[in-house]
Amino acid sequence: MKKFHISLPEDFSFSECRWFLDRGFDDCVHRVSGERIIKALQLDGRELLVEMTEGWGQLEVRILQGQADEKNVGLLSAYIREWMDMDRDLSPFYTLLKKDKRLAYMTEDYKGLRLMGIVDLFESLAWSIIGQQINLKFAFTLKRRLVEKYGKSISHGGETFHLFPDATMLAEATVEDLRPLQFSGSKAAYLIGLANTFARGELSREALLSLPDRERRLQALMKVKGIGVWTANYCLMKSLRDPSGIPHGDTGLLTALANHGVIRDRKELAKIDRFFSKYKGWESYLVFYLWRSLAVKPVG
DNA sequence: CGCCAGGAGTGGA
DNA sequence: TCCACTCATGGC
Repeated sequence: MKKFHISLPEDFSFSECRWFLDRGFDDCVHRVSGERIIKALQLDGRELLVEMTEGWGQLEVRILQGQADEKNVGLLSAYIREWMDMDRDLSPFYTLLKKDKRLAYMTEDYKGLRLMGIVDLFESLAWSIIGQQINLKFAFTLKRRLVEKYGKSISHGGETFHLFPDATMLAEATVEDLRPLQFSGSKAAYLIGLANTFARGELSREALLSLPDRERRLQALMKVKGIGVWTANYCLMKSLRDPSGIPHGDTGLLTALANHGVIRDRKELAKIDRFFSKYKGWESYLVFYLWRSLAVKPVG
């Protein structure tokens, strides 16, 4: 089987989602090319190269490389639905946005934008550690260097598509290995420590999900050196799909809130809490849309 | 050159 | 519990 379709839910815009994946940055774990998204991924131990386009009101998925039986296709379909958060009804969120004159425009300008996730928990944690306290452009540069050095790749049509390295590969690295890639000493140590934590089986998606509530999951994540409140919330929202994650301390979020007149200076934490209290159950989406507002979409 | 960037750990009060 | 300090480096 080389091709299949996923029916699109209401309030789903493939072009908005696709644009977000690119938005002017060089993200090495997928490629946006014209109308297409191409991504290399690993499912059930198999490496696949997948192309996604929109056609006839459906998401069309082509397997460009790799063998996929019926089981893999099922997994792949589930993966994409999860990645693009397709099984969610956004209408309650849009109803909330429309109540705020400062944000109502988002329901039109970003209509159908889904919270694009990072399905793999280790990848989401590693990526957020990479992105701590440095600008995003540089963060993507660091990620590419790491991925090109430690990750597998798939060649297709003269191009190379990378997979994010899994924990066992990074667990072998040393701080001295990463320093030449311009990782700071602490960033390198955090990453390697995280990889070892995963490699030893001390942290996993299943283990986190088995915990009773988000507070316990936050605590479990923050036991790992290098994972603070920002990273823990970010990963709960991007990887575990926690709807109520607010990455406190996020400088981009503060900028967006100031841009929209929600806060005047960046220290009004109580004001931010009050603001988010109106979005119970949709905090993560609100954060995501606020981040979206920071990127300037070119006209046309 | 200075400030900022989708923070976190540490140590002292 | 809460602040100040430190780390570290590219982007602008």
